[in-house]
Amino acid sequence: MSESTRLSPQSSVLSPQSSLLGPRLRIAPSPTGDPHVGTAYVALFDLAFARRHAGQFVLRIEDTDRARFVEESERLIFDSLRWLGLEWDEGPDVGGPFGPYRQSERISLYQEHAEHLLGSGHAYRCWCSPQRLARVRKEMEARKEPPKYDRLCLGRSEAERRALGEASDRPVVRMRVPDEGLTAFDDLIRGRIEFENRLIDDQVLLKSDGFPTYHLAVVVDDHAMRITHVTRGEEWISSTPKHVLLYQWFGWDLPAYAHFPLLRNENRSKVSKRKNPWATLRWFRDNGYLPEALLNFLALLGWSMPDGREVFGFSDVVEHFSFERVSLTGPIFDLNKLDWLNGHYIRQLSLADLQQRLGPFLERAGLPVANADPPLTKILPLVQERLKRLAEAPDLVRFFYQPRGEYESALLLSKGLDVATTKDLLGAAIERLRAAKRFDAEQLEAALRALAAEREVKTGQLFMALRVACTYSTISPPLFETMAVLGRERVLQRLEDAESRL
RNA sequence: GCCCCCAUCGUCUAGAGGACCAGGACGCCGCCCUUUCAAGGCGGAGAUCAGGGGUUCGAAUCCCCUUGGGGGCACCA
Repeated sequence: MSESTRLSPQSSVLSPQSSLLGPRLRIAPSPTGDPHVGTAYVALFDLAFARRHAGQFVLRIEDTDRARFVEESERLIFDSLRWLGLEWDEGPDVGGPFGPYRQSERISLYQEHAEHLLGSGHAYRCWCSPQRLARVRKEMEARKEPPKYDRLCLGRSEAERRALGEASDRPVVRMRVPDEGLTAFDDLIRGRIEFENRLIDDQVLLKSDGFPTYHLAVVVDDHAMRITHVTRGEEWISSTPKHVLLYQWFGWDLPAYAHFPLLRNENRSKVSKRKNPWATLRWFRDNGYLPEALLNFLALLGWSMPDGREVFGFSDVVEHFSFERVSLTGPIFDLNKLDWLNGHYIRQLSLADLQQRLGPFLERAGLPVANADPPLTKILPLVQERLKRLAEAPDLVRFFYQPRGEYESALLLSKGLDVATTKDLLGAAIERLRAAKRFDAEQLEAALRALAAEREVKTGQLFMALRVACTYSTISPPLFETMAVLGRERVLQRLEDAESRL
C-alpha cells in the first residue's frame, strides 16, 4: 500500500453507501463554553442544504486546544443546538461511520499526516521559542513586511538549530509554503479568491504538545469525514489558502468552500461572547425567545426567501436555500426585529403550548404553575398578545397572585378627580360588584359603565382607578376580563384595600 | 503595517443593464379601534443606490480608483 493511499481512508475504509451520495456538511464548534449564535447561524444553513440535497449533517467537536477547554461545553453545545431544532446525523453522541467525532480522540491521525508531510518535504520541524517568534514578527512588522516566520529552522538539524540559541525543547511542525505562485479557491458565496504564496506564513500544523492546530485538523478531518462543503464564518477566508495547499500536498480533492458573512453587533464588529451578552444561544433561551423565532430570524440575516416572505420555518429554508442567495455583507444583529418576530410566534402558540413553554419562567419567578388559582388557562389568553419574550410573563401575571400590591396611592386618582370623589366611586363600585348577579366581563362592564354615567365621570376615570386597585398598575390586560378572572372575592378585597389607602 | 472581504432607507433586505425619480420588513411618526397597555387596520417620513471616473443608446446593477466598514496576520479556534 502506497503512502498516499494509506493516508486516504476514502479508498478503503468504507464500502460505497447510497446515503453518501448527497453532500456532507459539518459544524465544528470548539468546546469553550456556551455555543456562539454564529455557530447556530452557519449550522442552520448547513443542515438546510444537507436536507435539501439528501445529504448528511455532521457535528464534530474541535477540542485541540487544551488551554481553552471548558468541561461542560460539549453538553451545552448539544443542548443548545437541539433546542434550536438542529439535529445532526453523525456526531460524538450519536456516532456514525467516520468517528470518532472528537478531535482529541484522533490525535494519531493528525500525527501520521504531519509525518507524511515531513517526509514529502512539505513540512519541517521548528524549535524556535515563542519569545523569538514574537520578536521576529515584531521586527518584520516594523519593516512593513507581512509578518511571517523567518524560517530559521528550515533545513537545519536539531543540533544545528540548537547551536543558534533561543530554542525550546520540543519542536513544532510547520508547513513549508511555496515562495512563489498563487493559491486560490472558489467560494460559493464570494467567487474566486486569490492569495500570493509569498505572503502566506509557514503555519504551525502540529504543536509542541503533539496536538494539531486547527489548520491541520480541519483538513484531515474534513477529508476523512468526506465533507463536501466546508462552511464557516468569513473570518476563515485568509487561512483557507493554507488549507488548499494541504489538500494539494495530500493529493486530495478540494471541497467546496462557503464563507458566511460575520454576524455583527451595533458597532459593526463581530459579535463576541465577551462584548455581547446575547452572543450565546443560552441567552436567547433564558430570555424567552422561541427557537422557531430565532431560527427564522437567523435565516433572515444574510439570506432571503425568493418570494420575499419574512416569516417562515425551517422547512421553507430547506426548500429554498441556495448559497447564491446569501449576501456578502455582515448583518447587524437587530434584537428589535427579533423581538417583533418572537412576539409574532408567541401569538401564534396554542394556549396549551404557551402554558407549557412558560412553565420554567413562571417557576423561576416563584409563581404557581400547577393548580394555580386563578388558573393559567384563564390568565394566559389575557397576556399572550402582550408578550414579546416569554421571560416577560412573570411581570405581567404576578398581580393575579398577589393579594396586596405595592403602588402609590396617588395612582388611584385619575386626572380631574380628587380624593373624596375617588373614594366615593370606589365605594359605589364595591356595592355594585357585590350586587352583580354574574361576575363575568360583560356584566361587570355594563354595571360599571352605568356607574360612571350616574356619577357623571368619564368611563376612563373610573376604570383607571379600578385598574390600579385590582392590578396595582396603570398598565394591565383588559379590565373587566381581568376582574372576571380574579373573581368577586379578590376584586372586592382589592377595591376595599384601595379605598382604605385614600 | 501587510493581506483579504464588503458597501441599497436607522436596521434586515429585494434588486443579477432598460419593468426602479428603487420594493418589502423591523423600528419611528400620525390616524382609526379602544377603559390602560398591547394586538390589529390605514397612512406617512426615511436611500441623490458611499464618492469619483469609465463602459453602454441606457447602470443600483459591469470595470477602475478613492473613501468607509469589517476580518485575518498565535504552538486559539
